[in-house]
Amino acid sequence: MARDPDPSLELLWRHVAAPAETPTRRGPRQRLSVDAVVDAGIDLADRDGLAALSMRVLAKELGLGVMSLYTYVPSRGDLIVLMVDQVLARRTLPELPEDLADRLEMVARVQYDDCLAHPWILDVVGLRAWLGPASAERYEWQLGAVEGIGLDDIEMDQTIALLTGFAGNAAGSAHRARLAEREMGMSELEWWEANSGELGRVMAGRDYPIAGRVGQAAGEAYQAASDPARELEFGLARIIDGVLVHLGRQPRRPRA
Amino acid sequence: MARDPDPSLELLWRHVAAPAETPTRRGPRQRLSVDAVVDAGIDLADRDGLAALSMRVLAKELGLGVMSLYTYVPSRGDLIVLMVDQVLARRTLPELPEDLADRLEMVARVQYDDCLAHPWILDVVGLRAWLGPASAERYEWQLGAVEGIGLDDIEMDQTIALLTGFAGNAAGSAHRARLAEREMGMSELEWWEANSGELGRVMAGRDYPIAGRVGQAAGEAYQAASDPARELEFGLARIIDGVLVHLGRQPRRPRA
DNA sequence: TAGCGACGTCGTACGGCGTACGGAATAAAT
DNA sequence: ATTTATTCCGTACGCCGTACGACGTCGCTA
Repeated sequence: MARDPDPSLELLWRHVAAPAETPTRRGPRQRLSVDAVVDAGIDLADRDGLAALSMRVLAKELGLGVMSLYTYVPSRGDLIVLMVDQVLARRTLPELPEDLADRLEMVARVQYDDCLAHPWILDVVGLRAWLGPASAERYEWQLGAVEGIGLDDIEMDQTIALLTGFAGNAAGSAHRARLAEREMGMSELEWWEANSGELGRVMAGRDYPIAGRVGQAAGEAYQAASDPARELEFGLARIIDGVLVHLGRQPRRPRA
Repeated sequence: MARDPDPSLELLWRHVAAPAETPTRRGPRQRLSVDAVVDAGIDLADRDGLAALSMRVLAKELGLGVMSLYTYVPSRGDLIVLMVDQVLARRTLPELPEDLADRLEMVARVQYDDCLAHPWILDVVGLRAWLGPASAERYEWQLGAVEGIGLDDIEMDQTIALLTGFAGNAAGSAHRARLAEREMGMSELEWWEANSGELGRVMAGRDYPIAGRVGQAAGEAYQAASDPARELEFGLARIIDGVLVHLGRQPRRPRA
């Protein structure tokens, strides 16, 4: 019975249940802290993405031997879980507005901002990261935005999932657009130059009337680099209206 | 000027522009076909996930030497791109219904089904996979569902992105629930047994009133294993209503 | 105060990955 | 019959996460 508990649980909650722990430890003091390791991991992932976060480069970044990392963190996977909770913990959650639609909008915008600031979070969703203190607190905060408006418990959960899922998608889309723009100077443009002819040749005979027109419009709009943000506005407005209608309330309709 | 064209483009469109190619090739005939390799990759990824799709095991699966794979496919990344387009190509797209809401629903359900049948697709979105023939055809089909209803080009694109993005999220959620249930017999249940005490101890002092209640309700509902599907119904209804409202039409409201 | 034992540090090593390279076999073109 | 393009594939390189064990450093107990 009762096997060893998951070590990452204790690590996740290390800040809230810290006191009354074993007050003295024998060997040499740790040169760094778990937080320092996790923060360095976050910096690295922010800069170069999750794939570039290897134990070796992280150790070098910290001036540590590779295996020393494992005295702070049981594995790379656990480190990433800690990183997610740490990122969520950094944001002090704003107070929820009075108006319901404004509350829904705020939930989505907070999620969007966090996902855009740390796009690697999107590679990791659904990793039972909700067991950390910051995840729990945020989930509670999100549910507070839809509490007492006439939804049952399951609908509350699904509404939050709908909002945050959409915000994450929009952030991912914006992030990819940002990446593409950054590389546009060199490789992306060259790629088109080298392949547009081939693409036209290969698509000969086939035509995509609507996709061609829409793709061109979207391409022009996105090249202005300001429009992935409009994806957030558009989808968010539709979702909010849909929820309002579901509650029998008046949709927001006119915008600015 | 004009560097070598991307080889994966020719591979993606290999079926439509096949004739008039070099009619004879010198060396020994290939024992397999690109399609056989791609299909085997799809099977493998369906069974064990993208992470388990390594060139070595794929080669073993096909009775080939590892490096022989590279005569069919330039790299693992290109293989995955081909796999995505192949998966999309397998579905014959149904005819779109008359009613607008039904059309939107169908777009979402098709996306949901494909993503649930091949969950690894979700790890790959936004990989400029849309340059393949099946992706192009599907995009055209999706846009056809929102053509002529009063949206401008960019709104059309964003509506499709909203629908398919949500459907993908819902499919990922359902897939994770399915996985959890599959492992519930052994590891998941043991994990809770080993950690529930630790979790309670560590969360002492903190309480999450709404999250606790909702989490319990969701847990009970999801344990019935039939409810991740309701996430699709709920969010889809909200989005469709939101789009209808945006167009000045009457929302669907009552549902069966 | 001596020394035991726990703990932090880290070098080495193992099995896995994607794939660059080059050689042998094969079949069409000359 | 020779050349040439192509397939097949063994070997090898540089990555990856991490198991293991040696070694030094400290706190505790005797």
